[in-house]
Amino acid sequence: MINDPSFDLQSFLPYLLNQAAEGSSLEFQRVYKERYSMLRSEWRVLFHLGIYNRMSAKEISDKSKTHKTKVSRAVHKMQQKGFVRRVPNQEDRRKEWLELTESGQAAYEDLHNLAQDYDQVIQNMFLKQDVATFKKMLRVLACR
Amino acid sequence: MINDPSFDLQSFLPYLLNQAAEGSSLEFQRVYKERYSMLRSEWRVLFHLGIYNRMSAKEISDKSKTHKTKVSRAVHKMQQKGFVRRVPNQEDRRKEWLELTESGQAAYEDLHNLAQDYDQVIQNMFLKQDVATFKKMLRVLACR
DNA sequence: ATGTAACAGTTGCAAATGTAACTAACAAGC
DNA sequence: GCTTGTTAGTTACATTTGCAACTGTTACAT
Repeated sequence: MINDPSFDLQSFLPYLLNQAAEGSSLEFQRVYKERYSMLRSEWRVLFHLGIYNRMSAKEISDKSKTHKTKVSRAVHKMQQKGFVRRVPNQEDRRKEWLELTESGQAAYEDLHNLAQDYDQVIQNMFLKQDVATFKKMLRVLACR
Repeated sequence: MINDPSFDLQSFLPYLLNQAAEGSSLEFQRVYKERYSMLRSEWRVLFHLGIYNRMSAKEISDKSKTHKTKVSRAVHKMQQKGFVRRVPNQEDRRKEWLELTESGQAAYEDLHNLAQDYDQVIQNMFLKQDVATFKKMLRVLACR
């Protein structure tokens, strides 16, 4: 098994996927880190609330497959920074509604535009039909 | 921008890639964690040494795009566990050669087989030609 | 040869994370 | 009513990480 050429680490999908995920998010990560000093988990909260517009922590946790403690801490930080506001839920007082504040909305819109541009840059590196297949496969792997 | 349907988080490639990477490595991660109590960084060291068969920490760090401190600590742990051995490098005493011990080889071969099987399971979920394109695209993205 | 810069690798410390235990609110059975 | 179980969310603690500063070694210009 010396200098085994039959198994290339670069062909092992979980590894390759991780490398690609790291590579592709590096640039965008730098933006939200330097511009708003957000972590990845905080960025996720921002985008979920920006898109879906009022969620409980549990809903964000489920949708993003992030552990609830990670979401809890991210929400707390985002609240401190003035990006997120908590709204009591009358129907079930365990569930707390989360919303973006105005500056949260502003940050979301800013990063949202950047994300779209960035996504376009990535997609333009490939053929349109390949991108479609690519995304389909990623979605299958994501729900596993 | 209320309830914005024009931008789906599930279509944003860096996010989608991360979800897919998490999803696809979860199962395999559980194996090396439970069977050898290795972290991801330790697993990477094991596989690099298993495949390339004598590397310096710097080489592992470059090839896997992992920060040198992460590699350093992973190597230290693997040495403690008896999987990795350090060999002095006479030509340049800054660079230390790293090798797998016998039990390191055994662990590598075990996990190597599992990885191949696991990879096959994933690939069988898709068409052969799609997998080829998929990997090609991932490699492009992995190198930013 | 000597000073300076570059490099490989480690360590200290602060921040981030995972796990489990916890609080508080609901829900169902009796 | 009460008891038991479940759920949403937080907190405490140990582990892991990222960053910067550090040691020791080589390279290279003068």
